Amino acid sequence: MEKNEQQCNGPLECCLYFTANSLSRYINEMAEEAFAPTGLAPSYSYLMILVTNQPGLSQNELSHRMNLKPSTMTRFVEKLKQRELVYTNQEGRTVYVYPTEQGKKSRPVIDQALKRLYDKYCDVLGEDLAVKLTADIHNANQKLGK
Amino acid sequence: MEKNEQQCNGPLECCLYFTANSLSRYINEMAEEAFAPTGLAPSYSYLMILVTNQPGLSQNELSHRMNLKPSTMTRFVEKLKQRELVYTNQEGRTVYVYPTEQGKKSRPVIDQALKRLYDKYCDVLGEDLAVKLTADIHNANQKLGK
DNA sequence: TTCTAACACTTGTATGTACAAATATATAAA
DNA sequence: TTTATATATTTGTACATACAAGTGTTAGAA
Repeated sequence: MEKNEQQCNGPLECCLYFTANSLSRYINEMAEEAFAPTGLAPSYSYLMILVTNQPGLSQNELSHRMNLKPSTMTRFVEKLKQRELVYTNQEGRTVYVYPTEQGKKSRPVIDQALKRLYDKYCDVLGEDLAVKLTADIHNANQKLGK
Repeated sequence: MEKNEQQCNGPLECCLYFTANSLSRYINEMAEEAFAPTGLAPSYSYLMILVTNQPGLSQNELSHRMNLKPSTMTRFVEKLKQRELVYTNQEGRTVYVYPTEQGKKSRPVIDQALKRLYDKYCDVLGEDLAVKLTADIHNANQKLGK
């Protein structure tokens, strides 16, 4: 078998693009269920985790940490402000984001949802495999983020 | 350390939902570049691969193979019909999908794009790691698809 | 000090994907 | 045969995310 040649059964299953997107769809479905009680879409919950763990990060910093584009972060913060879970403080051209009291109070519910999601996918994949897969993907992400 | 407890540095990096979505965003970015010369978004190209490899699959079957919802498949097929890359044949309630001549001719360009994408992510991740990661994710997908 | 370029963010718009409800067909039970 | 249920698809709508272009701010070069 020549080097640099793809070997695989199906034409799709051997492509990282396809498998990664498929995984993303499966896990999103699970996450939406697990996070339903929070009243927030999963991504917004993740943003709340960052904001409550470390109040005062800039939108720019937040978008880097979540690997989202700045314009997307604007929209996310907008929505969380509407729900009065965060407030912002603009200094010069930079916008800093802080949790409101209500935002801080939302953390236990979010942490519960996080745990439910974790349990759910560990149930299907097995905990060891799930933890290892997550670490492997995280490792790949770090390389992809240069 | 208690069993069933998440151990990780960041609050996000240890969650499969977050890492999988982040990977998806990185790889989508790459794929859009790689597939630009095809004039099709990457997902549509994948559908073309299925349709040309095995003409006459039903939309239902196609949506299962790609892990997409039937309504999404309707939209995909619609778009490929507009571009005259596929045609359909409805028998009873089932819609079967076939490549047009033009659709068949598009395959080489798509295959080249596939190769470009593969080379690109192997470049960043290393081929061995990339192949292994893809296989691991595929394995997880099979479990998640029950 | 003025001009220019870089930066942080916002806004309008587009796309991929999903859900819910609707339609049309097929199968099975009464 | 009539009715009920299951199946395959479509359609309207919604949402997450991105891109391109715009606005305002800072900093460095002239």
